[in-house]
Amino acid sequence: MVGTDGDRAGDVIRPLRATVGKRPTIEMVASYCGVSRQTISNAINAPDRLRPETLRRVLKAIEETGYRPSHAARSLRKDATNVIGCRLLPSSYGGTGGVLDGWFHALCAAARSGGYDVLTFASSTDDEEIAVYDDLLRRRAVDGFVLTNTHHIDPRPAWLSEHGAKFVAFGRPWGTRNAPHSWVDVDGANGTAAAVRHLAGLGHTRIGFLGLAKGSGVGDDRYQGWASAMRALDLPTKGLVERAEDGIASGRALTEKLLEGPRPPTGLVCVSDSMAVGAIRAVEDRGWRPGRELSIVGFDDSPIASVLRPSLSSVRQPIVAVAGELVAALLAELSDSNRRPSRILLAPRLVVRESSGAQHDSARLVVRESSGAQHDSAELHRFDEVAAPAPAMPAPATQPPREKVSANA
Amino acid sequence: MVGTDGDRAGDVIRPLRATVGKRPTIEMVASYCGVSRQTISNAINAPDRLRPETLRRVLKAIEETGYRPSHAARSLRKDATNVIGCRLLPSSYGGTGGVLDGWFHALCAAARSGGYDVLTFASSTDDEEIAVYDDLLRRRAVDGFVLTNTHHIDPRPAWLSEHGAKFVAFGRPWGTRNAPHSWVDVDGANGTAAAVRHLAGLGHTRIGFLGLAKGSGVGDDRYQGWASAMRALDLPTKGLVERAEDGIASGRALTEKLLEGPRPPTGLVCVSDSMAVGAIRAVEDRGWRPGRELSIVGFDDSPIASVLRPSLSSVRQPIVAVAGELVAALLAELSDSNRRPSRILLAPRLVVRESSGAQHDSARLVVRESSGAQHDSAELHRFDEVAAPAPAMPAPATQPPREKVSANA
DNA sequence: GTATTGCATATGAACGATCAAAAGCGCTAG
DNA sequence: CTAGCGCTTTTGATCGTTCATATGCAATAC
Repeated sequence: MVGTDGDRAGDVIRPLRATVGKRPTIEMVASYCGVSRQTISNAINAPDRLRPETLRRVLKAIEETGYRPSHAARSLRKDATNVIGCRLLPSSYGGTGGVLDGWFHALCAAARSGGYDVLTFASSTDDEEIAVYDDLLRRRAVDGFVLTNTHHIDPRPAWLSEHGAKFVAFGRPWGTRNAPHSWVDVDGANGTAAAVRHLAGLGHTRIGFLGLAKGSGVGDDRYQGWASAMRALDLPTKGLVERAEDGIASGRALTEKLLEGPRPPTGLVCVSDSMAVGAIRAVEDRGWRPGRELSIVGFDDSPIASVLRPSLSSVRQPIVAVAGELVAALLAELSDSNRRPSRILLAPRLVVRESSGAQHDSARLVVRESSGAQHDSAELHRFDEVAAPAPAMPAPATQPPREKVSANA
Repeated sequence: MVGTDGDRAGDVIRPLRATVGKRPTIEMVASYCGVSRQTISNAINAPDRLRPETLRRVLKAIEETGYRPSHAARSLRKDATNVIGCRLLPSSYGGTGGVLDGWFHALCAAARSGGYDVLTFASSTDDEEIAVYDDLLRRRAVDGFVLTNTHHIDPRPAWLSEHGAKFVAFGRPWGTRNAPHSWVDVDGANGTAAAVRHLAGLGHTRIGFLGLAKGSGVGDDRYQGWASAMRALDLPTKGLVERAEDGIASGRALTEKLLEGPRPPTGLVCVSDSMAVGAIRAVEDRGWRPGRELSIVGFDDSPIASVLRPSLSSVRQPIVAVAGELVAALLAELSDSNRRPSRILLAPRLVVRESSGAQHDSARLVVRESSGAQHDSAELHRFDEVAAPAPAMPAPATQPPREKVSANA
């Protein structure tokens, strides 16, 4: 309190420099404007407890001193860090580079606007990643995690659950049915189905699929979309599917194989842009032109898609919306401990370019929802655990969603 | 101390569950192995103060309880967070995507192995970025920063210096001579010079340059390398330079312009891969083939370089080494407050592919240092501030470095 | 035998915030 | 006039470390 003379509650503002040292603490601000610690704290955390007049004075003092609560002190007391941990994606992700740094950017932005920071780390294997989780949890350096790149036999969700960590995953819990954690994912089946419909709309009837080896989750999902769309359109599927590991080389080889078959496809949906690039190679090897003798659609809309010549039609994931939903889900989980996990599936959007052979005018045909936000429009499906029993296979790719809400751009 | 019976100093190990709650604190570990707080702390921070026997016992207890010091408590007490702040690069960086996520990955790895974590944030403008710096500093959430993407009139270094923040920059302080902070950069002039020598070695005498508008720092540096190498080889430079903003479209237009000139180049060094892609387009527009009628070299070795057809020769930056040096410099600065700033320049490496028209066999010709580490070899120049007076222009691109040390792969 | 030294370990205080509870104070009720 | 209530503000305790200093104890010195 440091009682000075003339303590009229009015405007006892002491000289700033005298009271405030290098970086102000709550105590300094308090004495600076003649109130107690707790009043400053309340002005920040529970403004409604202050008399309007006091609040005004305190906020002014905070403004003038540039005070911000110490991260360490606050974390220590509240046992919450307001920091989210997230593994940086391996640079090779997607094979064709850089699909997801836009996502990461959006993630950081969303976190920050929710009052959180993002702590980033690198790891190459699941075990290494778990070791980092362990470290960060033990040191109480983060409140929760955002998982990326979930895959088939993924030890991470189980480990985190067992250790009582809060987290949300980008990617469905492939293989495990009805996992108890929140996730956000892109409806790959929807994307490949859109690709099929696009090609069929251009007159193709023999539409092939270049996929990943079975059991890859993402690959199976995207395959399902192709298969069900083909079925829905009464198109033949036999002899039109090839699978291998991701990559340009394998895309080329598989396309070769399809084209040498008895009744080769005239359209081709690929599980990734890498595969699609391989397909383009194979077509060019024959002296053909992509979009003419074989129409090709990729997946991911990686940076190369628009740079290639011919440019590559590709299914774009609504990465910004995904990031926003992830942060929203995690923050919800952090604030309300035992709420129902949220499962959110966002629809991707087909970007039509040259490789699918659409006329310039029909490029507007895209998917019908494309009229929305210019940058990152997406349909949103929320899976309500109670209303909809857990699907038999990973996710109800072809079934209509329960709810449909328009996503925030 | 909780004095129990039979307090022989020997092995008074109490049942783990009884003593240790959810996440163990230092106090729990202490009582668990029958010593005081401070002894545990010492075992971690100053092991030499303990009797070997005690140390062993304590370490065992730490191991068994899985104890790790609370990040918040430690930061609060030590007034140091062991966290580095770094802005996530804009996703559009480099125009052709994803050059730098490998760098970021390496940065995180290096930081972690030095006992630090990386806090990531997104920002679109310099002012926005400074606002985040301000926030993080006020909250004492980070110990220092790694700056990226330094550019011509860059308010960030000055702001950070004025506010007494520790930081290192990836990129020279363009425009400001002899800035007082540490930096690490890639010797772009060295890279374009290597590209010139490569093309000259293939027999080219008219080698053009596609650059950025003057004053862009990076662009000027790379231009200087081209110019000085041309001079050194006694090759003509007149009418061989075009400049504009970065991008595929402008690369295409500029190349067009050069090729329509009186004595068009047969080789072309580009300031970026985007420009180079544009150049390829322009060549193809004429029905020519890159690497035949016009040999093209890009800069950055972005993911598209190897995917393009013909594949693009390009200058690769030693991003992993850069990240390592940055972390090393920052940690040094953090531990020894008023040490001389370190300025480190790393040499890039030319990756020869089809677009430069080299024979398959001569692809081994690269740069002579290329025999080093397979992933990320780099020459390292350390500029000793005392010995070498600050260069007149940004950096002594063509002058021989003072010291030369082989970089850690 | 007591003082001196040195080493190993223990104790009190502090870092800067928030939580829980107490205190001041103006008003109304009994 | 005093008690009780409601609202605003203050005080004491606490989070989990590390720093600075104190204590215990054995070996050596005087």
